[in-house]
Amino acid sequence: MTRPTLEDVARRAGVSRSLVSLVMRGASNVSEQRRTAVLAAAKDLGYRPNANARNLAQKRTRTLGVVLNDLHNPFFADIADGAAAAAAEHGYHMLLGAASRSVDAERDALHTFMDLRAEGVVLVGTTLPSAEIADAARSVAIAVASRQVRQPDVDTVISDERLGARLAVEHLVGLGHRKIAHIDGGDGAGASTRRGAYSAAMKAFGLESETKVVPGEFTDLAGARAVEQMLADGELPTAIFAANDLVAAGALGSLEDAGLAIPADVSLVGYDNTALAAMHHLSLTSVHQPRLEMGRLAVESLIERLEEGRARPVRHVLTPRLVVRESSAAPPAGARRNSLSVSRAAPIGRA
Amino acid sequence: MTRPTLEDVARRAGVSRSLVSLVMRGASNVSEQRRTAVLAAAKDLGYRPNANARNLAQKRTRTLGVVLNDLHNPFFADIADGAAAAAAEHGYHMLLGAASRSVDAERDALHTFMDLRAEGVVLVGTTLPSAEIADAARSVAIAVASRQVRQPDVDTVISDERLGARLAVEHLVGLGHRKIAHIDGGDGAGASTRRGAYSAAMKAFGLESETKVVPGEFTDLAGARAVEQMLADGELPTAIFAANDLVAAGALGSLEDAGLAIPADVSLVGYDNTALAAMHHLSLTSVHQPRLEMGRLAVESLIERLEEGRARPVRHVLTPRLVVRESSAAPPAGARRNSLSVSRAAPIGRA
DNA sequence: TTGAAAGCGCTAACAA
DNA sequence: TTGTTAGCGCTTTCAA
Repeated sequence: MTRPTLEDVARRAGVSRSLVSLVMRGASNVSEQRRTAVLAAAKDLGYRPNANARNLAQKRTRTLGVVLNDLHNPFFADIADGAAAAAAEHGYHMLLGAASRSVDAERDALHTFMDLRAEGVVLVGTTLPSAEIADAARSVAIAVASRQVRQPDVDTVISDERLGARLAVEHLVGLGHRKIAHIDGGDGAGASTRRGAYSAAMKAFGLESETKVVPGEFTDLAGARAVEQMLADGELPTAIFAANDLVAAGALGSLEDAGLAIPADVSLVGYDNTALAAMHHLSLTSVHQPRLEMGRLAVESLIERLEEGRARPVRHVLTPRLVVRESSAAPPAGARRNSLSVSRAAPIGRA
Repeated sequence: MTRPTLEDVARRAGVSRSLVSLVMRGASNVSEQRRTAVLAAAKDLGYRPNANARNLAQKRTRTLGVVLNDLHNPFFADIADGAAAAAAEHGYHMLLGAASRSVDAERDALHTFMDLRAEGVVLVGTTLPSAEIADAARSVAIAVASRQVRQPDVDTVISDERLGARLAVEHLVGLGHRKIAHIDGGDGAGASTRRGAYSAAMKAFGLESETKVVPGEFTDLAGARAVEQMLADGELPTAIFAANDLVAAGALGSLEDAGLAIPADVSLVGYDNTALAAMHHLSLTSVHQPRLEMGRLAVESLIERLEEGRARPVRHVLTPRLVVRESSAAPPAGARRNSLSVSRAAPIGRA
């Protein structure tokens, strides 16, 4: 499997190596005759330039690396897609490194890119210590997406989680809800921010006394359990703001199992606007983060650094928006009572 | 951002470049004294070997590329994870290329890996024409996962879709079902195989007359629509085998909306055993494909080619298995009747 | 418009 | 155990 080289092409076309090099790079000052001869020879041999040699000679790779903390997170996948689009537009190659939620794997991927002399690296949802990121940033341009990292040479792109939580609460308050509980994400990434923002928003709407955080984690089971807990305590609110869509889906399941209708009896808002939220049967109102845009901005930040020599770090904070679907509506008429009676008539599904 | 080179390290440590090279590669025949001196110098300078230079000199990259047709497909993500594990075990670097369901992007990624002189490439769920794959296989080792490709130098890893469909039907027949419908995946990848295997299995069980394929596609909406159609036609079976989990989830939603209980009234089996199937509230019986194993085998096939010089292509056909959850059970007592009465009492959820 | 020659940062004989 | 010397396949002056 030894591949043809410039030399092979040159010989076959009867020209010098530099001439072949010029043709391969699309130089204009080459006679039409030679160009076609070279191209023909290259094609015959199935020649493709060796990127290692080229990168070495050019001292430039036009390559960007993207390290994904978790390939299974659809959120990260969208960021990667946005990054890929931007990279392509600017004429950069983009390579991905996947770390199955392992810090070591993340570090490996980062180092692989650095060794390859990628010109920039986007860290998506990284769990690497800030110090290590800062360290890497001394030899390669680095942008972090979807995590707050304050370091001298590191660009960041996040979405405004505080605003996201506020949009959710605001929407529910606007519908007439007062008893709005939050099922949180435990110590999951971003969970504490959302929890804090929920409390702040409740307070801002004068609903401090109605504030209620039910502990959970980022799983559907946690959402289900949290609802069961509230039901057992006889403390069911008229609306639930879940830490993410998966939690919301779990909550929805338990509510329906208990004979409650969504949104007639209880309104539900999720977070992340995943494919799950869009599912016909769930149709969850959810907070959407501009994921593609996040990836795009991360890449564009890197390119700004590389091509315009910006040194000062930039922090992009994107605006989330609420996608209203069928899981939220005005509270039931009897909602003034302390809690809903669970034994009431139980329609299934939604209108 | 100019990075230190071997030369810089050698100078600082007061040794020759080859000595540094030896140390960096962990050679044993180096005095402890020099080794520590070199390591210290390298550390001081933050030296990391340039992989482009190394690859060029070694004529070897120890790198494998994985091209993913779609980053959003959790199925592909698992294959990539399996591939990564195998690559790491064998001492290879693994790089990913994502193609957002675009053939051109797939081709780009493949070419990028070839230019980088990756020693092998795994094509996951690729839509590239076989001829192109065969062509690439003449200069780099290629394995295709999750698609049938018969080409002289291409290894393939697929799972036995015929068996998968048979397992689903067999399970339902074993529970006592006879009226088992299939909601198909339209022209989605693998949909026709599953459809054919369903029909074959029904025939094998002497249920040819009960065979019923309802047209669909790989979306939850299609699943919901298909059920509505059956309901409207008064042709509801006692069991449904859906083309994948998403379709099954859509079907389940419509069934519950119609006041039917799963699995008391209708049993449901999905395909792919995704996170969706595992969700508490859905708890779908589903056909599982050994995804991690598929990735692992694809990589191991490549390594066999590379290190043991195998030339003949190998085709791995893995065995799927049925994961039984709560969406399937024996048919209702009255199932002998031609179809279920939709107006019967309607419990919600499952036991 | 083309070619010769040096060099990118590393490895790999070979010699010492 | 260490250093010298050629490359690896390409790009890039610089001359011609």
